[in-house]
Amino acid sequence: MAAEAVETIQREMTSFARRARATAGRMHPELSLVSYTLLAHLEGSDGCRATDLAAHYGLDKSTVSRQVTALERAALIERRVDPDDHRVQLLHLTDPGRRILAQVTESRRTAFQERLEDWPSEDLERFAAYLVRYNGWSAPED
Amino acid sequence: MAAEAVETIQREMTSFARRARATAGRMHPELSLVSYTLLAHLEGSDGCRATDLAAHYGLDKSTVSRQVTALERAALIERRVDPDDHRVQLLHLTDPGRRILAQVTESRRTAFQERLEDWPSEDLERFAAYLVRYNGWSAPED
DNA sequence: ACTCTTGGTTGCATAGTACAACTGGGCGGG
DNA sequence: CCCGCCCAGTTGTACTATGCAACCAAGAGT
Repeated sequence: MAAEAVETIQREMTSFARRARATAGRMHPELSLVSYTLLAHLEGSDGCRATDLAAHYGLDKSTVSRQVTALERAALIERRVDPDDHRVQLLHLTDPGRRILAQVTESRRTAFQERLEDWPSEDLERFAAYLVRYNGWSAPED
Repeated sequence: MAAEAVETIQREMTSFARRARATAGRMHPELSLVSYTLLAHLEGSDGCRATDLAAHYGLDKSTVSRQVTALERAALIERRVDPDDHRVQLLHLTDPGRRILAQVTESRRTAFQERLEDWPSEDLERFAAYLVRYNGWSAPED
């Protein structure tokens, strides 16, 4: 019956969330899950604003502000004042930032690949599709 | 190609982890994700020890100790000294604990059911199977 | 009995977060 | 043109969750 499957999905998602929570801080000496996410977002939309990041990820602007400060101190991003609106800071990846990001992305990719290496590609594609569906299209990059 | 699917799985799992992280604390006024997990574990193995919980979930014993203290203060669990070994505290759900746990479990179940209500049961079962496989049988309750 | 082990608590330190108050730049109506 | 209002971002404060290390107390082995 389907109720059982829902139960399983719930249990497994919870288990995954718990495990992810435990490892989120130590994924990389330089980068927590959140800072990785912010950095990765910048790769896609270079020059976006802190407020955008906050809205996009449902974080408080103060939280983003501090994360951005940390990332800037680590020289992974740069803040440039928007010439059109001096209130705004446009965030840009630096070269070291790009490098670290690529490195972390790669190590994550490897980890996932190892975990999934013996899956038939048909299953991979179906699983991927289910996850996308589960997470919902409404927030494609959330 | 399958690499793309792996990419998608990685992205979606990351997204899910981020979202879960953000809501883990506020899933219920009484119960965070961790305390819910501990409580739920006790339902399965009533009278287990704090150390077991720590080992099982990869948490520090101090963390568990504090969580247990909080759960006891909230009267959701009881600590009884093991008569055979006075160092050990056997943890037991109280009736209110069982009640709250059931309530939270139910509300979570409802949330998942709503999210999955328009999935064909065939898809639910496949998705569930994929998740189980992804999480690995080695740690069925981790 | 003395020591080693083990379950648990407590004192720090840290990360990540929210909320609220504040700062300082823009912008629009009179 | 100026004053009041809005908006981006920062900072102060508090809280939660966590780990590590030091500690305490109770068993176990010699």
